[in-house]
Amino acid sequence: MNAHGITIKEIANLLEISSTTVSRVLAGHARKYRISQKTEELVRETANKYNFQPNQVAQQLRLKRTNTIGLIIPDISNPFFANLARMAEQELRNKGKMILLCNTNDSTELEKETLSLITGRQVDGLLIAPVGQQGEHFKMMKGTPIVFIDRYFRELSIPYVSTHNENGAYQASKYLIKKGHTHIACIQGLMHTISNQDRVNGFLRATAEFHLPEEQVNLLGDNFSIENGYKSAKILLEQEDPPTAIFALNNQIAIGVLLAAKDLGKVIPDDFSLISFDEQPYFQLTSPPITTISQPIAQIGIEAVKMLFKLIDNEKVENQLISPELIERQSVKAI
Amino acid sequence: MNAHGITIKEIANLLEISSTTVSRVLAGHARKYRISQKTEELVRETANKYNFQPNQVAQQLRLKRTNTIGLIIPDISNPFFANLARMAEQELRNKGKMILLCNTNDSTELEKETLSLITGRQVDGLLIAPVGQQGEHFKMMKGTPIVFIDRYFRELSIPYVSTHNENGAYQASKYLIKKGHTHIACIQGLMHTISNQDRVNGFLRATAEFHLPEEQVNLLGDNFSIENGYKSAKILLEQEDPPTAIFALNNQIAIGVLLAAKDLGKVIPDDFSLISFDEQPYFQLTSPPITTISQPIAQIGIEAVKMLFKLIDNEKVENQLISPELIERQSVKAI
DNA sequence: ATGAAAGCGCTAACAC
DNA sequence: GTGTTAGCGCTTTCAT
Repeated sequence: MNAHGITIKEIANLLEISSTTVSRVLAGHARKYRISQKTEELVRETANKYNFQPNQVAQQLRLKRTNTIGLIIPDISNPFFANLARMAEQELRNKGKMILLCNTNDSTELEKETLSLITGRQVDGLLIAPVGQQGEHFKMMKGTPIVFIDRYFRELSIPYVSTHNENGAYQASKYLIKKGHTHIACIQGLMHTISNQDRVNGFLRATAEFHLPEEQVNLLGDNFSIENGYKSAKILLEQEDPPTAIFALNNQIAIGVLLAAKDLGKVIPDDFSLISFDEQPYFQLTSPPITTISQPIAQIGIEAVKMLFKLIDNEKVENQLISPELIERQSVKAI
Repeated sequence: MNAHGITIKEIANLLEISSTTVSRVLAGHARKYRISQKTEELVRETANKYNFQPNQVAQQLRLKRTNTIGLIIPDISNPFFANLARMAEQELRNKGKMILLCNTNDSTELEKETLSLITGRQVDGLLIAPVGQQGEHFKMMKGTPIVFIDRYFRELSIPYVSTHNENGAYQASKYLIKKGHTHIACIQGLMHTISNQDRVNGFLRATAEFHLPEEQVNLLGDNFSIENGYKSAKILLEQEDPPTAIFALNNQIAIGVLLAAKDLGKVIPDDFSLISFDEQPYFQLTSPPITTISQPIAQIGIEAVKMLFKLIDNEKVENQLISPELIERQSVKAI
C-alpha cells in the first residue's frame, strides 16, 4: 500500500482470492459473474477499510479512455471564457468527465504547443476557442473529436458552436437606427478574426438596408482592447462632426469609450449614444447603464458539450450559431 | 497505429530494433546510452514521419507521476478565482504540469466528492480554495501534497497562502478614520468563513484602536452576495442617524451597496463614503470610481505553486499571508 | 463461482 | 551499443 492507497492486487492477496474477482466486485459486476455473497462482502469491506480508490491512470491505459476533455481557450481570466468554462465543467462533470485547462494567451504559437502536449495525454475530446489567425495546425488532430467554441474556421470541417455575431451586430445597429441615429461609428477589433468580420458585416448590412449615407457610417479601430476603444473614441469625439452613436464591438472597447468620454467631459447618452457587444455584470453599474448585445454563453457551453459527446459517439453533428439578445439600458437616446 | 498515433513498440518493429532503444532515443537519452548516430537518426526520422507522441497515460502509470495538478475552487466564473487560475496555469505550465479544473459551487458535499474523484486520478498535487465550512474531509488526503489558497483552516496542518485579510480590513478602516469618519458600518459576508472573520477582526481592531464610540460602529450582514449588500445598505441608509461611511467586505456586497444608493437617490461620496474589499476592473468605471483593497492575486498564485512544488519535493514550507494594497479612488470623502 | 494470463504503452534494472 | 525482461494497476478473454 503506497502513498496513493491500496490496490486491487493487494486486496486480493489479503483475502487470498484472485484480483479478477476483486476487480469484478469493485466494478459492480458481482451479479453478472455470480460472485458469492460472502466473497462480495469481504471484498467490499476490505476496500472500504483501506479506502480503496481505483487507479484511474491504470484504467485509462487499459480502457483507452481517459474521461478527460481538454479545454483550450485564450484566457480564463476573460469573464466570457470563465463563464463558458464553468458551464462546460458542470455539463462534463455530470457525464463523468473532467477538464484539463489550457490558456493560449491569444498566441498561435502556444496554441500549437498546447495541442501537441494535450494529444499525448489521450484526452477523449477537445473544446477549443481557437486564437483565430490560422488553423492549419488543427488538421493534424484527425482522430480526436474537437468542437470549436466562440471562434472557428470556415474552411476547416471541424464543427463549431458560436454566437451568431452577424445577427447580433445587425440587431444593435438596427436598434440605433430605429432610435433615429443616422451618423453611426463602429469601433472594431482584430480584423482577421471571424467574430470581428461577422460583427462588421452585420453592422454594414443594417446601415445599407436603411440607406444611411455612406459618409455617415464610420468604421475604425483594429483591436479588441481598452486602448483601441479609448483611442478610437477620442478620434471620433474630437472631430468636427462627431457621430451621434458609437457601436463597440466588445466589452473592452466599450470600456475604452467610457474612459475617453470621461476624459473629454462628454456625457452619455446626451452627447452621444453607446451600445456594446458582450454583456458584462458591470455594465449595469456604470452611469448610465450600458445597452448591450448579450452572448448566449450558457447555451454555447451546453451545446458544445452535447456536440462533443455526439462526436465521441460517432454521430453526425451540425454547426450552431446562436443568436444573442439585446439588453436595453440607458446608454442610447432617441433623437 | 491506432487513432492516437504510433507507439514506441511499433517504431521498434518497423526498424527491427528493440523498443528499449527507441524509448531511449525518444527520451533524449541517446548520448547517455551511447546509441549509434545511425540508429538515433533512424528512430528520430521514423518518429517524426509518423508524428509520434509518447502516450502519457502509459508514462504516468509507469513513472507514478502524472504531471497533473488539481485545482479545486468554488467557482471559476468568479473573477478572483479566474485570475488565480490563470496565474497558476502559467506557472505550472512552465514546470511541465497541467491543471485539472474542478468547481465546487461552494458546496462542501461537492467538495468531498471532487476530492475522491481526483485522488483516483493520481494528481501530483492539489491547489484548493476550500468551501470553508468544515475541513474534516481533507484529513483523508494524507499523501497528496496540498496547498490551500485564499481560504484555509487554522486547525488543519495543511499549508496555505492567502491574503492578509485582517491587515487589509485594518488598512481600509484606518483610512476611513483618518479621513475623519467616526460613524462607520461594516457589511460582512458569510460569518463562519475565515476570510470574513479576519476582515471583521481587522475592522474592529482599527475602530478600537482609534476609540470610535461603540454605538457608532455598526456590523451587519451575513453573506457575500449582492442581495446582502443591497439589503444591508438599505437598512443603514434609511435609519435616522446613518453612518457616514460603509465598508463592504467584498465586491459583490459593494455592488449591492451601489444599487441601493442608486435606488435611494443617495450620491457617493457626498451622502456617504464607500470602500470595498476585492479590486475589480469595473470599480474604476462606476461613478464615482470606488476605493478598494486589492488582493494580491498574482502573488498568491505564484507563491502557491512554488509552495506546492516544495511540498512535492518534500521540502519544508511556511504559511504565507500576503498584505493587500489600498487603491485610492473617489468614493471616500474627507469630513 | 473463480482464476490464470495477457496486454494497454512505457521505462529501467540488468544483462552481454 | 543494444536487447531481455519485468512491471506500473487495471480489465477481460478464456478456462475450469
